[in-house]
Amino acid sequence: MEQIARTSKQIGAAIRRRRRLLNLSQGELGAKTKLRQATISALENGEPGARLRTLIDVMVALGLELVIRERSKAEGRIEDFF
Amino acid sequence: MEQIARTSKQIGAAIRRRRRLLNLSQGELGAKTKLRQATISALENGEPGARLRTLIDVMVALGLELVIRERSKAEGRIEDFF
DNA sequence: CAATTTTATACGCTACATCGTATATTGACA
DNA sequence: TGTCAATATACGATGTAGCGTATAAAATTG
Repeated sequence: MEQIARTSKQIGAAIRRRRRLLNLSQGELGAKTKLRQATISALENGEPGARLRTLIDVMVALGLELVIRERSKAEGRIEDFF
Repeated sequence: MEQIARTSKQIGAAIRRRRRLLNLSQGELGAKTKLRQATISALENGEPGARLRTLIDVMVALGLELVIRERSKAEGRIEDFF
């Protein structure tokens, strides 16, 4: 599944979804990444001050990757078609 | 163009490529985002400690978006086919 | 090559993520 | 509803991003 994430909240939501899909608790993910459970919690809740390193470490542990592309027009915004 | 970015260096490189495509200097991009030219420089050079907020602000200013997806197998790694 | 623009780096400062540890709150389920 | 697991939050400590400002180094262009 491909998640567009334009805000830190959307990034956090995508990570949480993936973690749950893998049946991991925040604590278990924290163990894999050497991050605290509290740090995982903050990231999933969309703290915009989180560090890139944190995001990347978590994504690696979850088998995720980032794609950077030109902002798509009208993605999920039906009004833009009119 | 779609850039896979698994490291902060790759993220930085994608941003730099896009900025140059738009014919912006780091200073001009900094003005748009209210970030210092030095901060843009650090981000483009792949500082892993950069904040999510910084990345997102820059991506918005450049008309970019993130996609989060399952790590693709064998992307650029021919050995994985054997 | 010289002049100019662009990018990288430095210093002291403030803000805040992350740490370890601990607890409070919430959620799931018998 | 009560118990246990999971998540959110708290505290003081430490590390470091980003700030303003300035300059050094590199790249561009005439």
